[in-house]
Amino acid sequence: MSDDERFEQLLQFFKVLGNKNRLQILGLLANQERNVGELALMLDLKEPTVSHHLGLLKELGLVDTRPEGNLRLYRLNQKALEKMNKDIFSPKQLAALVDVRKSEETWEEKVLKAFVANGRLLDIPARRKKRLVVLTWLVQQLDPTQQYHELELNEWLKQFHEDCASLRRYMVEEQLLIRERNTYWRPAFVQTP
Amino acid sequence: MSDDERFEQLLQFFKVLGNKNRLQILGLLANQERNVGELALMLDLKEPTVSHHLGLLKELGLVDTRPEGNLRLYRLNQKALEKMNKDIFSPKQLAALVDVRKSEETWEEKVLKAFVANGRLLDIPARRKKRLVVLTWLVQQLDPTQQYHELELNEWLKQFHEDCASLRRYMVEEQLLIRERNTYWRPAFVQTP
DNA sequence: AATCTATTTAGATTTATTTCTAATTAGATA
DNA sequence: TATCTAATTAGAAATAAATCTAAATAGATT
Repeated sequence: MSDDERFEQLLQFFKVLGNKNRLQILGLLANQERNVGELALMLDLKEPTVSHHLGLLKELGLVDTRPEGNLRLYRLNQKALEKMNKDIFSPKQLAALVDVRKSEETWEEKVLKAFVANGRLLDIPARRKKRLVVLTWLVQQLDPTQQYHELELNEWLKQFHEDCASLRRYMVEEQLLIRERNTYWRPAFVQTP
Repeated sequence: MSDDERFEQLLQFFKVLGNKNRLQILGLLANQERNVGELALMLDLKEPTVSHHLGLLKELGLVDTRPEGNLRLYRLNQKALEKMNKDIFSPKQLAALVDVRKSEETWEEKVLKAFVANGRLLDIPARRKKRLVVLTWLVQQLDPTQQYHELELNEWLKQFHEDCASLRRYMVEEQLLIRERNTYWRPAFVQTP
């Protein structure tokens, strides 16, 4: 079973049990088997509503049903409940539910998406961590073999944002760009933050 | 802690975890602590939404928060999670969550409520079990020391339902009423079903 | 076969939850 | 102190879930 499927299953489990009437149904069935009409009376609900709840519980395998005469008796599947309790829901399991690397990768993409539109910067991020993402994205579009005069660099930066001076200053500050007098260039190895 | 409180707590726990984004937050925090803005970017939600989710998780004690600079870092409270897992959610615990006797008592009341309005029967229940509840309720309104002639009994029953003949027949069938020739009376001890 | 009963399905309505925007607060920084 | 940032709160809008009525189904019983 993939992490994705496991996650969905766990989520569905909590969703199904996260309802007052369904939790009560489980409680009632833990004591003795019941038919739909009885449960409806006990919970003060109409039969179709109870039927709907039982359907969800049944999908998860938490209840079984057997026919008796004209009735359908529902009962708790204790085995399934114990299995659920055992299988899922340890901290390790929970941690495994999120593919962290994937999330880390897409985080930067989301920062970019949030601050870049049509190839231009909407804003210079105030938070350093986000700003670094944007600056890195910018600097990687410069030719690493070339040197740039300040005026030349400013023009190029204005493509992205009016405030080219801030951009330039930040880049130097973060050592994404090396400066000597009025000339700028990319360092040999850019460390991605 | 009362059963009622325990039930509510369990329900709330499932409710809170029964949401995709909250479950993902738990997963993310299981790996490392995060601030609200980061989580918002990762989950593609606005800060207030994440803040709301974190609030629910915090109420349950599943996450803690600590300030760092301008940020508030949230982290998973693994202890709390393990405790939850251990405490709640065994079949026995679940069974204890419903006060069965209370439910049994009110079941009859609910049957009556469903079939009686303004002291009259809306219908004679088709299901024997429900019918017994109604018949018992009726017969207990007869004077146990008196004998009734058939015509007299019919008149009395018509207060409750047009079809007095069926009512009378059912009562005799269930031995809630003794018949001899044209005379009826209540047995010495009425066994409640 | 025809009827009756309990249950389920379909679809509409009501209710609860999630999510957002706008405004506020609390804390850090200039 | 004034300003900035991140977070939270309030309240509205959007979305999801629960519940109901009416109709259909499947199984017993006559």
